[in-house]
Amino acid sequence: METNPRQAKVTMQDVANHVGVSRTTVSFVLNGETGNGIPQETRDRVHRAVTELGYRPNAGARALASKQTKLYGLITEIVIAPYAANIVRGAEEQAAREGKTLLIASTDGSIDSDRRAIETMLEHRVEGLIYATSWHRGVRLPALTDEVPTVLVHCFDEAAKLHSVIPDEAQGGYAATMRLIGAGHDRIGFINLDPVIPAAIGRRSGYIRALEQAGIGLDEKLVINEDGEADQGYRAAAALLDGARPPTAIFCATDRMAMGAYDAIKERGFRIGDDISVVGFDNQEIIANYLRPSLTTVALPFRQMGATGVALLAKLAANRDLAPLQHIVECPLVERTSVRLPVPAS
Amino acid sequence: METNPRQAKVTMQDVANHVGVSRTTVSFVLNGETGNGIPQETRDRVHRAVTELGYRPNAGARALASKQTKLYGLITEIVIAPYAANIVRGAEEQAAREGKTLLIASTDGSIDSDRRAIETMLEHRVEGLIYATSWHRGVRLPALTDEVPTVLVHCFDEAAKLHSVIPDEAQGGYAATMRLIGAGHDRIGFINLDPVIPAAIGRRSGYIRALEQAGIGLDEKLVINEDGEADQGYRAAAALLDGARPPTAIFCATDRMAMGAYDAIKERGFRIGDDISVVGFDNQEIIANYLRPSLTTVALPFRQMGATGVALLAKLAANRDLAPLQHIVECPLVERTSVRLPVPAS
DNA sequence: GCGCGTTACTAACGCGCGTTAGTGGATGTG
DNA sequence: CACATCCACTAACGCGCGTTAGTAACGCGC
Repeated sequence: METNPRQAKVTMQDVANHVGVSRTTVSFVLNGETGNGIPQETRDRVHRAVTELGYRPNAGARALASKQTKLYGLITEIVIAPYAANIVRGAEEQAAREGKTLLIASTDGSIDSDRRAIETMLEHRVEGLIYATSWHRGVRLPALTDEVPTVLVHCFDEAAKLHSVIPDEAQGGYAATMRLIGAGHDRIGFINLDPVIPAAIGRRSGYIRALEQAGIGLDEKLVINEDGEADQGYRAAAALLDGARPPTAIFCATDRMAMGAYDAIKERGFRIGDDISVVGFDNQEIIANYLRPSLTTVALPFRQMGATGVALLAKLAANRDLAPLQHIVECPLVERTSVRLPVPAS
Repeated sequence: METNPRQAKVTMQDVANHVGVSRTTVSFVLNGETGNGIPQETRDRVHRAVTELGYRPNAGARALASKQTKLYGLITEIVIAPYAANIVRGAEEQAAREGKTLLIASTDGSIDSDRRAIETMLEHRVEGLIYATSWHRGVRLPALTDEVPTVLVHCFDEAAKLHSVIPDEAQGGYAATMRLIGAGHDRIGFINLDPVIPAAIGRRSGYIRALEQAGIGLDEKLVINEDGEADQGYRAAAALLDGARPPTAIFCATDRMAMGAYDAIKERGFRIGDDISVVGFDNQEIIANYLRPSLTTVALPFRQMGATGVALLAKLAANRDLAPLQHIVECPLVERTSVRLPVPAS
């Protein structure tokens, strides 16, 4: 359809001339809600001229005149932990639904980098800002952000002034543990993260709540804190299995640690999902799917969080004085094959 | 510093009033190359007013007046294969160096999605367009793209009209194979991808060239084509190891297949990097780093390709009639611990 | 013939900024 | 003292568009 060779920037005026009406009329046809008294025939002629000339509205000019850019800014560390990319996906989908465009920038997380990114966004007059991190933690943003509605995703404001969307770590830990209990386990090892970070705190509380609910006493010897990497999972699992009363199931707070745990379990001649059950956390497809056997794990709801963040922005724009809230999103259990079926009754 | 409570959009005129000069003067100070006859004292007063009022130039208005947006568009399937996110990083870094901002959009790869993304970019009057894919292949873009300089990254134009930046698969395959030969291996299994895709073709030709150069005959029984997933790597490795004259080293065309191969090797009681060497391809950190032992592999130079793509855009803008070229970027070998040291001499 | 309501448009302003063509005063030159 | 330079600025235009206020033509009832 478009027959516009190169760079000949067609303007609205060109369209108007081509049709033989005024620019205003063209503008009405293109944006108007059929409200203005323009007959269908004129509308058609305008539309025909638009495709014929390859006219494309100039977003900048339009923003200038209408005083709204329909732009949301998304700043993220995606580049460091690419697996959080689904935040971007969810955000884009929701933005598209609302007729907005996403302006994406990445940051390395440093204050300078954050500031530069935010500055760029503000120069482009975004109508809202989303700041997303690759791991759940507290952040403190440059004060620039009070110029525009802002939502934090997968992190929260240490000053508690900004809205945030975070995963329900406790419910995730609970779901993982319950899955193991449901399969008949009552000695469940837990390889957790550094106990001071939000993910570790939440997952642990879920673990404990599940045990309590099932009437199983908490045995601190079954809980080991590590930093999330595979070899630490290996070490911790080895320690658990070689201990006095080894567990029959292990809940790992990251899929990477589960990956290491797999090796320790296999080395000792146990079969995973049979002799010993494993549940991970994060649902890093690339690991969980391809581990042998595939890993039952808890997903961080990135896509959903991204979408929720954008949706929240719209609400904030409508009501800027909404008190800062923490929006909590459920972490679903993703069933694969590393947990044995319920025992038939012993 | 900024003391701008909320949404009070400060314009250049406000700054001018505050200083007691005309808006033109402010504009000169802010953009001028010290060329105009404005004394340092006035400049200082303007700058002071700028920070005092929290003035921030309006990118849209500036673009409208200056007729350049300083915007590059980047369209990618990042969301599907997040590990290619380094393309974004490289592109952003290069864009920053050139004083440009990246407008990023993701696509699901469908024509419709591509078209929408490109359309959005063009409405924002990007000065160049980068289209990046998560796996090396031929693509065909909507014809819209001749309105603006366009570069393909990690893919190439089936119509051969567009510039592209692609990895040197053959050199990567050669490097991997040479590494194994250098460690003393002369029976080297090769688990390749679907033989019709560019990655498979290139890596195979590199494999063969290395063998030839070392005077090792090609044994087609040692080459197996699979689809890249872990369990296929497992199956293929098992077949190789259980064959009549098993290899002592395996070159896997993806790290995921190497992951599966690890299991097959371990199951048979071999020690990786000792009895049997393995080299992967892709350098998916999350796998290569955490596999036990860590995986020596060939990296796809995403970051570099992203940067090269942006740099190319600048050249294209200066000279639109550059004949379409394929820019080939080297794939470096990333040394880890899955290849044994050279044998001391038998 | 007059007043009035529709219908189908258009003139003109302003969004925030870059930029060109000046302007008015101070300084130097013969 | 007339004249040319500089110096330090400013008025005014236009970028592409949304939008408000208006206009001109027509039909209709009385």
